Amino acid sequence: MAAGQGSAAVMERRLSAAEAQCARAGVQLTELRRQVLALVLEAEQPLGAYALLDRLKTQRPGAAPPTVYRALDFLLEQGLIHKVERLNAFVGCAGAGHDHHAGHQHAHQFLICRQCGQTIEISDPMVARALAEAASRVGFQAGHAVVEVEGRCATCAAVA
Amino acid sequence: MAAGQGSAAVMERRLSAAEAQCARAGVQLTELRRQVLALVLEAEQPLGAYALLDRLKTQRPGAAPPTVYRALDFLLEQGLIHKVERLNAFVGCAGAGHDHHAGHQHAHQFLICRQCGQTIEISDPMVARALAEAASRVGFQAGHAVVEVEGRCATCAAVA
DNA sequence: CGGGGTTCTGTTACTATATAACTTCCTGGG
DNA sequence: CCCAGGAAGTTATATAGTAACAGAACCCCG
Repeated sequence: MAAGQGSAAVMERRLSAAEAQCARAGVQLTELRRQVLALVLEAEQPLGAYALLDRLKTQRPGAAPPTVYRALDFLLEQGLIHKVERLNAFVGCAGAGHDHHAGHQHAHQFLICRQCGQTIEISDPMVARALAEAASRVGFQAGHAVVEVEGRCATCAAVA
Repeated sequence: MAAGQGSAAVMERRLSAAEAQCARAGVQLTELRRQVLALVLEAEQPLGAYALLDRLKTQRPGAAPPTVYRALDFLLEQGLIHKVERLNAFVGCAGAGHDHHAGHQHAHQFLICRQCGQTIEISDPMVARALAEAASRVGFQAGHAVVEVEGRCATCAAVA
């Protein structure tokens, strides 16, 4: 197995779901985009664009920064991956393929473990609501929100 | 006047408060650090490190990236400024000097206007609470949280 | 079939953001 | 005086992201 968020079979299922989602949206999950998505999904942690590029080069020797950034932009637009701003890195969207959000952004939050680097995605409606209320209280029309909490995950807390 | 968040008199008051806060913490607000803080405070919008560097060079011709980054690191540690991750830019801490948080991080959120670029800092206890609860629900020990909402400020919404 | 878009990818070059590593300077304590 | 530690200077480099144009593949339409 290639390490990562799940077995090869799970990976395949997620890629197929992505394929289906793109088909529905009328956009193409090309080979390149699929490769980059697979690289993001099989990582245990958020990966930076250049880390992805290095890995991509093993399959596609001519790859250059724009190669990977264009694929990432596409995947972000389709809501298949998210960017972790604090880390300048990318992770697979936890909810992708569950079609309660076919394509495009949904409210989500990241919990970033400072010890093991694992990044947990949650989607807490109370956080979203509190933010929307706080914003509207000052007349601000809220769009997409970046919410990233640094701390210690349950596993690392249990060890020490 | 030098443009920015307030008059020269207000600036002086904020710098003095910063000085006092550093003295209490047993750290030095050196001339360099004070200059960088002044540059951040007098800007209307978040400024990137290199924008600050350009301005700093007028006062300190030999300044290089580490010059400004080191000062920024110090100011961040003292809680005198914040970094806006989405913009890779820095703003003065709205509450600094009010000593309900002498030194070090306090929970805050940014509302970033996509139109005028203005960044409003708020400190909503409900948001902080919702986040803390959501984190603890999955056994995560929450530390500092980055919360940045992109959208449209009241002023820009009123115009169009 | 043959333009002529559009979309995707390749390629080169570059800009922007951030840090490493070593040196120098200054200050305060013995 | 000497030295320990913090701050700043200096050089070089690492990391992140984009601009701009060229080529290829595809599809539609006439």
